[in-house]
Amino acid sequence: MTTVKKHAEKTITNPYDTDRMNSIFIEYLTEHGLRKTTERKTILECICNIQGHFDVDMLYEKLESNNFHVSKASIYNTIELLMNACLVVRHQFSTQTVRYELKSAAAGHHHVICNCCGTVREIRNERITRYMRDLKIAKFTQEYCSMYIYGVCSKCRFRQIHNTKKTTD
Amino acid sequence: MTTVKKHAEKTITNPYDTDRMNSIFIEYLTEHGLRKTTERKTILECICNIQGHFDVDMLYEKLESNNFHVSKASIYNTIELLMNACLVVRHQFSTQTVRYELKSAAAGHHHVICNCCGTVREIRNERITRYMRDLKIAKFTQEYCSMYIYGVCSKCRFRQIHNTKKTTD
DNA sequence: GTCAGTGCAAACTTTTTGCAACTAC
DNA sequence: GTAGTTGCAAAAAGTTTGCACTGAC
Repeated sequence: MTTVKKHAEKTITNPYDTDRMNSIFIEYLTEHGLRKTTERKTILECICNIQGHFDVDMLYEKLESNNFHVSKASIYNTIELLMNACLVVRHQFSTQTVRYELKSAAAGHHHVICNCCGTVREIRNERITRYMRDLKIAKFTQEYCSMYIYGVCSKCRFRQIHNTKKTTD
Repeated sequence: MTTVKKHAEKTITNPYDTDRMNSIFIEYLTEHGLRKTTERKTILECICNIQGHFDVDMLYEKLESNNFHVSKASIYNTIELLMNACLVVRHQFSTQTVRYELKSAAAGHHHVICNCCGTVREIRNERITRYMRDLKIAKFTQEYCSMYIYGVCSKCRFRQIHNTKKTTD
């Protein structure tokens, strides 16, 4: 583990650690007098297994394919709770796609989005992650911070140059 | 002008400079063989006058109140063009509202969003702005970069402490 | 005069809401 | 047993699409 930083307090070795996520969620539910239903537990487990970005539909399909039926309404409800519990964060990369991610997984990277083809890439930059995390903002308690870099990927750029004019999509 | 940085190439003194925006847009339209319609010109002018975030509905209302009728479809179409022309950027602070902003206005600040009340505040941080702008990303041409800091504002925090439990909204 | 662009309404997608049935406590 | 949750379907909200008409070139 040569990459582990000394000052990285709260270091979570595996960002998709289901047990750890579960216990945080259970704690949150207990604290707020909410019920620990099978649906809630199963949805969180499913999220941990996806290991990456997900949307409501993807989650619904995955759960169906695991023979666990749950309504979309419950998925929305559970994600809302998970966001309140600071376990999940929301991303919106383009108009019609809201995607979510485990906060512990999102904390280490930033997003590079191509305006042409919409591809989302993740980049790591320790310096900026640390700087942003330690940023003090007046009258505000930071919980999570997210950076999006928009531009044109090399593939689209190549296409642009060879068409001499920019492709609209 | 003591704050003007030497290496700030392309410094735009007034981010809402209608004439400048207009000429960039005209240039973009000409370059791409698109028509310079009254609607397009008026929508951009309206955006420059709003001076801050706006959404499609807000733009529609503002134009109506100026006795200029334009359909929502045309507003969407024009915003799309303005984004392609790198004049406007898109933000999504919460689920249901996509908001836009003039790129020149957005370039200088970042967004602080309260997860409780949804309030969006702007902060300036020269260091991070410059660092991000100069960041080199492999196989990618950066056009714009945007940072969102999520957390709890002091008002909501106060409320939380005095209710002992977190309010869901 | 031609065809890109607009207005309007319908279609589509995503998210929210209301209510009866269910189940964690 | 009670009240918080869920499922289902309908509603709402935001965005896109299709087509006839208009106006920029």
